[in-house]
Amino acid sequence: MEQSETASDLAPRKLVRQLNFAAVYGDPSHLKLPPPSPSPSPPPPSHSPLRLQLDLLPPGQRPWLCSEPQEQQAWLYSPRLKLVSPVRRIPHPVKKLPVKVLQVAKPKSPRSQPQCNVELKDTTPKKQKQCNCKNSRCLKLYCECFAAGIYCDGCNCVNCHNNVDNEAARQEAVGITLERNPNAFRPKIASSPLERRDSKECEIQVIGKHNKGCHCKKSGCLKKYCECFQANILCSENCKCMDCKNFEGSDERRAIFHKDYNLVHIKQAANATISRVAGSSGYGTHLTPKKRKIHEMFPGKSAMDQTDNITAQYQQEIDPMASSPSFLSDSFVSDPSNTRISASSRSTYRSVLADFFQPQNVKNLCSLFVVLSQVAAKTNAEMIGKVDQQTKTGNFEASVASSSKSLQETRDVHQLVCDDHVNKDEADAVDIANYNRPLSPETLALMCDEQDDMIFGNSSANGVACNSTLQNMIQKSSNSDGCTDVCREQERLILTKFLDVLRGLVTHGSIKETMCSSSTKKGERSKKEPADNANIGAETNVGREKGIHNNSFGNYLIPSVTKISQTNYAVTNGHGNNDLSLT
DNA sequence: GAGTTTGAAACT
DNA sequence: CAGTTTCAAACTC
Repeated sequence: MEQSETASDLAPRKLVRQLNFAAVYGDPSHLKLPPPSPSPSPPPPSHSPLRLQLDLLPPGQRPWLCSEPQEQQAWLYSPRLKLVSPVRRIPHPVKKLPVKVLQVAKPKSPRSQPQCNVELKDTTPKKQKQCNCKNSRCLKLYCECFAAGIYCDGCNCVNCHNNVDNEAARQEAVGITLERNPNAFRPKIASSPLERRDSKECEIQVIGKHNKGCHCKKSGCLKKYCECFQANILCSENCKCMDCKNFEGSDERRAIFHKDYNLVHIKQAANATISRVAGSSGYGTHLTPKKRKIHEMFPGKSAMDQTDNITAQYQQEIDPMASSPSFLSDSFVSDPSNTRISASSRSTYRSVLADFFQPQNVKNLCSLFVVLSQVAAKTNAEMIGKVDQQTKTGNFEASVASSSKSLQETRDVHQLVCDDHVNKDEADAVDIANYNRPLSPETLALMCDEQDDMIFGNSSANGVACNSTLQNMIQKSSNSDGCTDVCREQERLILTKFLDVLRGLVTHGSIKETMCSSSTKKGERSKKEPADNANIGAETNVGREKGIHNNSFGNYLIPSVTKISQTNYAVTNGHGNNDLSLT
């Protein structure tokens, strides 16, 4: 492609381009001269990064830097006005950008993944980035510096004309670019000063949209190839992207933002157990991992596969209920296709229980189990005490003490499980090594499977080790006669209550699934409609219909610890009511 | 650091 | 306006 269009070739168009430029940046009457300085300021270094006071600019307007080295600072450049003087645009009468002094906007950000704490209101990098143009002479929009309206400064470009020495050619290039696209130098992102921070997700999101929209095909709009993603905005109706994952409620997008937010312990602790219970509850256990689906959708795309693998991995870690193939999302719905959100445009599954299970819920559940254990221990102790009141006082106390100790250990283990920041392996190690109280073979078998699933995966060697360890524990359990009855009762209560909780989850998921399915039949949502809305709406409706006043997992399914404690209090006060049905 | 992938920009 | 080519950043190895 011919890139060497000379300035002389462009000369006849100059006037038109200048007029275009003026049209782009407004009528000169909007401009005012800077305050007169007592003496002409020396020009800035010709290749120094120029700075703009963007708060003096109306939204949606991008200044063009002065092209004359003698014009210092970031005077707005306009071919029609440059002979007058360096000019500065007056503040917009209504809106004012919240940003302060920014370096001249560059559309591309550094190679860093977006982070929770990233300052997104200003989506531009704080440090000027050097371009590496080779063929464009830095006079086309390919060049980030040129596109940003700044001189190349310290760049690695070849045959650069985006400098003072080639000002004529540069101006011509500006004119050509503007002639082609009058908005070429305007911000691509029409960002508003508003931002939304999702406290739960530590996610900051600029409320804005790409003026032209992206046209991504392979990146899922979750890589910096995508200008929307790069600007930390959601894709909008302006976009013509394919397989977009950069929409509100996207699990993949959330995963990217939360890859450091490690909930893997919570997920893994509940994952194997609940999936097992689900499998025994009559629901199908056919699992269609999302990862596999993505692979099927992108055969032979190694880069995409890797990205999707990472994404799925992150998703599993942060959103167990929504993404875990062995968790509720697929196990609890009879037809996973019903959970497909806007199938034509978003080929991602979203669990009907997504965002339903929160860390606090797990903590509440753990607390509940601990209290139940205490209830069982005390109840059993009372029974023992009545039988052997006169002859086994010492043993009774020892038994209670032993139960208390084991309960405390249980509590510790559960706290480890519930702690978002604790190392999972440590928790599991504690779980095995310090679980001194005897366990029933059923529980141990359950744990063993959990260990297989959660820790060792499919490793046969490790699985053998696991089995060996747990067999020893089983042996220990069968040989132990210290607090067998107490432990059995603890297990019975905990598992019974856990089953109730899971049944509640199943019911909730089924209801939401039904609602989602019906809403899907009514009409497929538009591409950019947030996926969560339907679920939330369905959930709300369900809540009304079912008399559920709160869709919070903790309030809905898990009775409060206080309530359990009250029951516990009743038991310990001799009411003898061991019925802990709290539904 | 080289090679590949990607999508906007430029061109036809 | 659609299809193709060019380009440089983003990404992978």
